[in-house]
Amino acid sequence: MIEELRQNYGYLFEDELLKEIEAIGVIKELRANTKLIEIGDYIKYIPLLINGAIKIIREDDDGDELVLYYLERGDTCAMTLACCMGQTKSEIRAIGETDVKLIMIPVQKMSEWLGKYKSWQNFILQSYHNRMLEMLEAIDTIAFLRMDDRLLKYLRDKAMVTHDDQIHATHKEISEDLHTSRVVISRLLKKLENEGKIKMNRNNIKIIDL
Amino acid sequence: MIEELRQNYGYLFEDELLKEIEAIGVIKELRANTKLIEIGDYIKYIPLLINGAIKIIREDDDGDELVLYYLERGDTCAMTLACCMGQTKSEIRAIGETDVKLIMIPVQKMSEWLGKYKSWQNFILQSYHNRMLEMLEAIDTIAFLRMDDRLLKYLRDKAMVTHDDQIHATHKEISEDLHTSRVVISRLLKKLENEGKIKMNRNNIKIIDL
DNA sequence: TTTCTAGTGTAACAAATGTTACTGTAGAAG
DNA sequence: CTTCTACAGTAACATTTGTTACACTAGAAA
Repeated sequence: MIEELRQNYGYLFEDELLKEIEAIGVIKELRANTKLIEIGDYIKYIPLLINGAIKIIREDDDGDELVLYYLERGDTCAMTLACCMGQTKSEIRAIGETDVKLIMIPVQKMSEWLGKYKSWQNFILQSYHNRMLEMLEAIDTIAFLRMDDRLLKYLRDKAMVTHDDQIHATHKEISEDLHTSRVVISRLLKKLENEGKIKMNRNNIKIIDL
Repeated sequence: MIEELRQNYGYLFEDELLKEIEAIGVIKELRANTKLIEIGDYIKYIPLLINGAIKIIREDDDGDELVLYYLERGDTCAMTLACCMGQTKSEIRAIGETDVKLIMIPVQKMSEWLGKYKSWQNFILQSYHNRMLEMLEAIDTIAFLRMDDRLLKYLRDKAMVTHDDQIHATHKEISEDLHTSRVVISRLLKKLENEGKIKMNRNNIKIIDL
């Protein structure tokens, strides 16, 4: 795992810390659309992303969902950090958007390293900061944008993290991620197609205007 | 300032840290409805709340606003932490909801103390965690609730942080905090009054059903 | 091939929210 | 006192979003 680790985190962490991670961390592979964390889970490992993208989802009491943001390589999950800090349950669901490769670090190491490695401390604080900004962006999106713009942003974000301008998803799936109904998505997608911003096929949407 | 400091943070911080705070921190008083932080500000001080409540507001490019959450005594502003970490500008506006008393800590101390005091480290991480949860709650509110429930929640939250079941605000002000129009708020308030949940007078709303 | 199912298109309608316009009124200012 | 202004009430209408119902189609399954 040493090359992958150094490739993604080498510029962040000092040598000693990299060695510790290498010694203690466990590589985990996650297939696209499989669950990494469920709401209510207790967290035992902190994930460091090496490859792929993870979708972070919030759910309300009625089971209605909403995608908050994506994690990519070099990211970790601030929610997870928060949870293992406070010994609380996960407030979010994490699902592989693509196939994902990650290094799992046992939570005890988290606070141990905080005192021991300045670079780890910076990384953790920076992660919180980044996640905070993503949450703000999520709030901006749902508070200030209408559904057509939210949809377009969703498609672009998805294209970004999958490195593919073809979106492979049904209207139903999209509607669940955006917390609206299938009919609304079909309607707005058709509108976007008429505006020349996308091109549709069954189970496939191509973004023209990336 | 020593009593106020110990009263609010004594159980959190070790003695040495308390003494440092006392030596370095500056007491600041802020009148209700005055600005502490503006969007785009560079942050030089970290605020520790002693008394009162601060309203945290997000704004989009068109100047449309949205209240995210309130800070109360014992809280600090995680956005501020984030900003001084990354030397970036403030993403939010902070306004006194009530008269506020706070201790201002120069940002250099922030990272110095992180290495020096375990209790400070915990406090900072815990603050991030708490703010993260408040952001999640904000997202739940705007994503999953309709305006009437959002309004009721807004009134209750406001009553909570001001310790007053009488809300002194115009419909216009409320509509700006919730990012909607005055007419909508008037309409929904009237509905809430008819349902017996509030009692209205000019510039004054009394919550019956707290 | 035929049958079945998931995915999509679309109309018609309902509900929630936003907008405009106009009214009346309390309280400040003169 | 009268005048002015900010605040609130409400109607009428527009827009956005949500819901129900049904038709059509591609591709899998039999």
